[in-house]
Amino acid sequence: MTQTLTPPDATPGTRPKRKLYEAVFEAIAVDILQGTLPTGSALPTDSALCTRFGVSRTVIREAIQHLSSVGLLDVRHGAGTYINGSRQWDLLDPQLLTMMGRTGTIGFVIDDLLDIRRMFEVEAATLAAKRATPDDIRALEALLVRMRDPATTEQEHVALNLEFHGLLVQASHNRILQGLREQLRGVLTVMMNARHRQADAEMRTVSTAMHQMILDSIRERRPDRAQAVMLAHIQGAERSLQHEPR
Amino acid sequence: MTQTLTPPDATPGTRPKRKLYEAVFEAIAVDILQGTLPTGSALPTDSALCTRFGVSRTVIREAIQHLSSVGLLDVRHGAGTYINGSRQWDLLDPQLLTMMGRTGTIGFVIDDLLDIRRMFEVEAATLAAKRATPDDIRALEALLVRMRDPATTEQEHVALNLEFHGLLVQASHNRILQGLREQLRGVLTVMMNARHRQADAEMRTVSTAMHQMILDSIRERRPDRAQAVMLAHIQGAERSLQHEPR
DNA sequence: CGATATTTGTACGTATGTATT
DNA sequence: TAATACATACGTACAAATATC
Repeated sequence: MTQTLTPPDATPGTRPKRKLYEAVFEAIAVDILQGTLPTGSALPTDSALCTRFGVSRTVIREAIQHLSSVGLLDVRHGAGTYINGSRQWDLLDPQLLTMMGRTGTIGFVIDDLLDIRRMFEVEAATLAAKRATPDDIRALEALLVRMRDPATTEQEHVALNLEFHGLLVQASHNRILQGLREQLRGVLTVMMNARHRQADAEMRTVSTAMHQMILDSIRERRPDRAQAVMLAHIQGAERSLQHEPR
Repeated sequence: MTQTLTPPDATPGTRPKRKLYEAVFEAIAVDILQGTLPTGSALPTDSALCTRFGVSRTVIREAIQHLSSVGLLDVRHGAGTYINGSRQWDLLDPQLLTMMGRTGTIGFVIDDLLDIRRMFEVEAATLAAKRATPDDIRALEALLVRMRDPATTEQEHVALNLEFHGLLVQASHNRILQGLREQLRGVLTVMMNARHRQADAEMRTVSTAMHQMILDSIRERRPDRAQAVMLAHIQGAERSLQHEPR
C-alpha cells in the first residue's frame, strides 16, 4: 500500500489542482492493479485510511465509491471492504483502462477488446445495410469522396476513417450500439497508445477501397456482404496489433 | 416537476427505509423520462432543490451525481444543470432501464435491446466454438442432460436455459463479453417483465434440440455452424417479443 | 475588459442509523 | 449484548467556473 499521497499542490509553481479523492482513488487503484493489495484481502478501514492519507472520511468514501463502481473493491456494509479479482473489474470503463495502460497491466485485455471491436463493427455494418436511410448513404458517400481526394493529408485521412465508422453506427439506427461505440472509442485510443502504432501510409488505398465496398453493400441492401467485407477489413487492421508481447 | 417527495418514513408502522437521495433521484428521473422536464431546459439550482425537497445539499448533490452518471443530466460547473435528451441516456444501465419499465417509457429501446442480445449471443457461440476447453464442453453437456430429463420442472428448465447461455459466454473466454452479459441479464429481465411473457411450454423440446446443436457445433469446432444455429435460436425467441404495441 | 454575482465542486466535521461480527 | 465498520444526512466553508452587468 502506498505510504503517502501526492498533495494537490505538490508543485507550487504549476497548477496541478489534483483533487484529493482522485489522488486516493489512483493510489489504491494502482496497488490493486499491480497486486500489492492481493485479491480477497481487506482494505484498511475508513478511519485508518483517513489517518494514512491525512484526509477526511468524505474523501475516502468518495474514492472508495469510485473504486467500487469500477469493480476494484467489494464494500460489505458492516463487514469491511475487500479487494476484488480481475474477473470483477469493469473492463469497459475508460478510467480503469487508462490506469491499466499507465501501469502496464492492460496487456491481458487487448485480445478481448479486439474481439469486442470486431463484433461491434461487423454488427454495425450489417444493420446499416438493412436500415440506412438515403441521408445516411449520402453522408457516407461524401466522406468517401474526401478520403479519395489526394489533397487530404495523412492525419485527415485517419480522422475521416474514424468518422466513417461513426456514421456507420449511426446508420445502424441502434441507440445502444451508439452508446457502446462511445465507450469503445476511448478504450481503443488507450490501446493504440499503449502499442504506439499509427496507420500505415501504404494501407490508405486499401482502406479506402474497403470502405467503398462496405458502402456499396449498404446501398445495395446486402447485409451478408457488408458483414463479410467489414470482417475482412477489421481483421486486416487487427494484424497490426496482434501477436505482440503481452 | 414533482412538488413533494415521499418521506423515508411515510408509513411509521412498516419499514420502507427509503434513502433520501434515492427518492430525489427517482422523482427527478421520472420527470425527465416522462418529459415533464423537457430536453435542454435547466434543472433548478441545488439550493432551490434543497428547499423544494426539504433536504440538505449533500442529498441533492448525490442524486444529481447519479442522474448525471446515467446520462439524464448534464452538469456544467458554474453554469447550471441541464436535462439531456434520450440520445445521451445510458441505455444499458439497469437502474435506468428499470425506471423506464416502471414509467412505461421503455418501449422505444426494446428493438435495440434485441439487436444487442442477438449480436452478443451469436458472438459468444462463435467464439466458444473456437476456444471452448474440454471442461467447458463437459459442463455444457452436463447441463443438457439435465434439460432433457423429464423430471425437471418447467421453472427449472428456464433456469437451466439461462445457465446454458452463461456457460457459453464463459466458454468464449472473453472477459468483456462476460461483463456485458451481466449488464444485459438485468435489462432483459426487465424487458420480459414489461411484456409479461414466459417461455412457452411447447417450446421446451425445440429449445433443447437447439442447444444440443449449438453444443455439437462447439465440440466439432465449427464456428460458422455455431453462429448460424444460435442466430436461428435467438430469432425464434425474438418472435415471442416482437411486433407488439410499443 | 473588468468586477461581481451566481452556480457547481471539493472538503471538513459531526451525528446518527444500520449491518456484521 | 457489545463492539466494529460502513451508510446516510446535515451544516458549513471555501474554491473554481461561468454568466452578467
